[in-house]
Amino acid sequence: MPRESPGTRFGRRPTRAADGGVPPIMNRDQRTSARGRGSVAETPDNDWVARFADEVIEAADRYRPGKPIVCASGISPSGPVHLGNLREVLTPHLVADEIRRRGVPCEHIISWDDFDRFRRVPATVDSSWSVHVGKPLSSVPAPPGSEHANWADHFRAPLIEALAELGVEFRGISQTAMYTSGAYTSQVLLAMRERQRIDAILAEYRTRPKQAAPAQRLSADEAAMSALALEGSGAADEDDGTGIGGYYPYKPYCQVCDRDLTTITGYDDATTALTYTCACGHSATVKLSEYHHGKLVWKVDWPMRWAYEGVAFEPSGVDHSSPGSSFVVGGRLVDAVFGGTQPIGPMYAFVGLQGMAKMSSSKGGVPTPSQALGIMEAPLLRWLYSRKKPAQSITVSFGQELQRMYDEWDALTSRVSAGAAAPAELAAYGRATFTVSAGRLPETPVRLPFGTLASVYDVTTGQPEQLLRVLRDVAPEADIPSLDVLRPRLDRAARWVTTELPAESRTQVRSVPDVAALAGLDDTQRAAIRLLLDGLDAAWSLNGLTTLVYGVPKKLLGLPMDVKPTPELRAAQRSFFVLLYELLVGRDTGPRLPTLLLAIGADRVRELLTPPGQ
RNA sequence: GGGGUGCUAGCUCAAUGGCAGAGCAGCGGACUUUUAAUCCGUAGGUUCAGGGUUCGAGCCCCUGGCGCCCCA
Repeated sequence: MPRESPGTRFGRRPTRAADGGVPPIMNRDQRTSARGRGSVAETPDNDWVARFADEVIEAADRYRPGKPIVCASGISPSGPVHLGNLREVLTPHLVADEIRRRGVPCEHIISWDDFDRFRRVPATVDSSWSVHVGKPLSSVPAPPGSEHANWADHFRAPLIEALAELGVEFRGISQTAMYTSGAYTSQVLLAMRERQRIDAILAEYRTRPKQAAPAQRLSADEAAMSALALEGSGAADEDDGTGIGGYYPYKPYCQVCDRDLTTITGYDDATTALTYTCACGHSATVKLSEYHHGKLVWKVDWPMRWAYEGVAFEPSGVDHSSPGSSFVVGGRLVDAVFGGTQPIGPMYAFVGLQGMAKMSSSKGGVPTPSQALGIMEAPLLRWLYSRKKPAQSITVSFGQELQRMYDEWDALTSRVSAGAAAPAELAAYGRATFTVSAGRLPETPVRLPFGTLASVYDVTTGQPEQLLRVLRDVAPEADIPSLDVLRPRLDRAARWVTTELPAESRTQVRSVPDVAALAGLDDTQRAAIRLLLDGLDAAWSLNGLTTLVYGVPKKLLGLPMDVKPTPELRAAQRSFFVLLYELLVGRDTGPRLPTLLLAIGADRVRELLTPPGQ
């Protein structure tokens, strides 16, 4: 690692990514021996992830000794899986990774809730899709234009891709596959047999009469907000099985219309004969032991799966923190009905975007992990999640703050390399850059500051030869044989500039000279520009141009080139710069002039700065 | 109405009951340089309020205030 190389003219000195090796998180022995004098400073792995791993290992040891530990996520692919949902995946991922890091077998499963009902048609999709409301998500056609087989696939596929890039190892479990294959049949029958006990437990948390419409008194907006919030965390809305003909924790999809607008009118425990009627008019009696086209209601489904998979750790959104939530009720049911144990399940706070309080898939353009990875390197995105305890909210910025995020990240990397990082930082960094199963995540070999890349990309309008030339000039001590060593960060910066940076923040080099302004220049200004243009070729380097642009006003004032700046000189320099910015980019400020000039190119600079008739 | 969660420097946030800390912004300085670069230095605090437990409380308990979230 280069240590104290001199700073560059433009941008901080580039850093090379650390090469492979042991992740910078101490093992448990080191940690234990490092305690002393109550010092927090020497317990690097005692971050929130490690603490959960401690708890989970201990609990799993008690309840399922000898079996691999299971950490779980549940994702409902009912719409874009956004950065809030990503927490549902990354939280167990980080804990599972820590457990593996300690050599304890551990599996991270993601339950794809693709057998859930299709609730509503988003505004972005043709309203004709409303005929599918009530069907399993895996039976609904994908939105128009999609290459995917069905609705669930369409939203699941990009997430799977993003998770691969993020180094998240998991086993996906399609609930459609599980239910329709009959894998849960004995659990379904058990729940039906125990329906009265289940109903009684649910009733403890029901404060309203059974038939009360939950959203009755809310305004339309409130009702919509509430429904969307629930959907966002894959949560617990859904009716809990309460019906007119008695309580059943199971809901069949109709054989004819494929929707769940069904009502169970009779069930016989001995024969498992189940009779239902559907809103479509169909009515049938099926043998539940052989009928695999239906599912347990959510509040029963979830604890069933805890028991089935032996889940030891599964977080959930804060919407589960209330008394009657499915997490709380599930904890009762898993024990009372399914003979399992409730996993350790921290509530995680919402992920916010800039001013937005929280994300929901409702509003169009809620960023997904794929979109975030378009502008953030994978370790950086992981870091945003690893450095915050689940209860702390996360704010992801797609705006100017992103540059700062990158700068912080680079500064952290330098501190880690120098051995100067604080313990919590070190842990968050290690978890962001390395996983047991994926190893060290790919990093950009030569890291130039994100802001530098963005700004150079902006002024060169992304032309590869120009980019390479300018970036070499800008960071002469960095070895840049080709643009490839600057990737993937360069591509992230490019995408950020083109998709996120508002037009008024971009630098737009004038396409034609500002003739009127050029004609109106006074003699001093003309002389200054003359001096600049005359010296241009000889000074064509970052250093040379720097001396030149600062030197022109000195010359005009009759000062020697090595003069210490006086207030008068500074004012002259400043107004000279403003003049150049106006003529080159039509604003009074911009990227540092030497960089800007290099980016524009000498010929074009002459064209833009030469008064008419000269 | 019930529950959850948060309130710490101007801002964003750290701190496992043990000397309240970073980053950014600010201020001062350096680099032939007042830009959207970098480096060094520096200041900045009644930890929302009040009470309690403790040798010791930002942290634990109680009461209250304000914000956000969820449930009803």
